[in-house]
Amino acid sequence: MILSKSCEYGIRAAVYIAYKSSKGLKAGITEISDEIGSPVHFTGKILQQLSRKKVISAIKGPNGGYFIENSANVYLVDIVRAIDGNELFSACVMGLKNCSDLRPCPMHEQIKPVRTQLLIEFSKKSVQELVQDYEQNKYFLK
Amino acid sequence: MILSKSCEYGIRAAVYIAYKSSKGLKAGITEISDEIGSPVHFTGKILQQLSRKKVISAIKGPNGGYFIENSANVYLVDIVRAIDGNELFSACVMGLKNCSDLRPCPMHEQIKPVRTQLLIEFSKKSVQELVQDYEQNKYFLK
DNA sequence: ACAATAACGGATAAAAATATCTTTTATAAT
DNA sequence: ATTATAAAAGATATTTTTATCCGTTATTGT
Repeated sequence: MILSKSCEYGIRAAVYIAYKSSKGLKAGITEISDEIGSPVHFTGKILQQLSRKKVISAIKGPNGGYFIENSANVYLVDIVRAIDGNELFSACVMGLKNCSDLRPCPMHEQIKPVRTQLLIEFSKKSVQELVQDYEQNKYFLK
Repeated sequence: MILSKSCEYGIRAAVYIAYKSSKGLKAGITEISDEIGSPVHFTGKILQQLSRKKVISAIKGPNGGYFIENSANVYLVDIVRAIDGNELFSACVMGLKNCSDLRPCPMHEQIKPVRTQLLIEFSKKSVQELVQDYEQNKYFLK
């Protein structure tokens, strides 16, 4: 798996939250985990992470819940970085300490463009785009 | 991380084993884990996996150890598949059950070429090639 | 003020990955 | 045959990831 399970949940949750936000509504944890097929409390933790990192917004209390102001400005890379960190885009594929552009491992030059491409794709895909496909029933969130 | 720690160890161990084999020698677990900087017994388990899957060969007893007959015919993808399986090259990046070419998730088309490229790179790099760079001190195995 | 709501935070648990230790099995050399 | 060697196999431990539970805090509406 390229992304952790947490990160997968995070992306799917963000899409659903943004979808609700586009309708002027907030989304609650139960509703979200229900919709994306994830464990409720675990999802809560992930949403906390995203909230702290300002990827999504949260409001407590009645009529509270999660929302995303401007999903066009939230890119998948933001979610990936918030949850899985930057290792996916940077760590040596052979796990070597000293691997770098200057002293590359034998897979370095081959993997670098792949990683770059991965970063590019996650960087240019906004949550809003995912919402649009979701609204058109092009896929389910679970 | 793209690969599991087990898989990283597996690749590095294979390189060292093939390196020794190219000198007509076998490599023991202690020597291997020493050379690649991995926990001895854990490395033993990984080598067992690789041995069962015929990626490497093992002989018990005195003068025994691990070796690789023909490292030019062992590709990194063989090691990755033996240890991490095929998920890296196939599983949906959003973790969706029904994601496929026919009913793609919104990242499917973007990630597919990346995955394919990853598969290609691991498929065309043989352990022998890694050994050659290693012999020329282009990198260390830890 | 009070009650209801919903996210937050801390504690705990289960599962998977990583790591260690011990015993068994196969092989080789004496 | 006996002993030494080295991988195989099994048992256990630790760490990380994933998952659950419960009390707290902030907010809303009455």
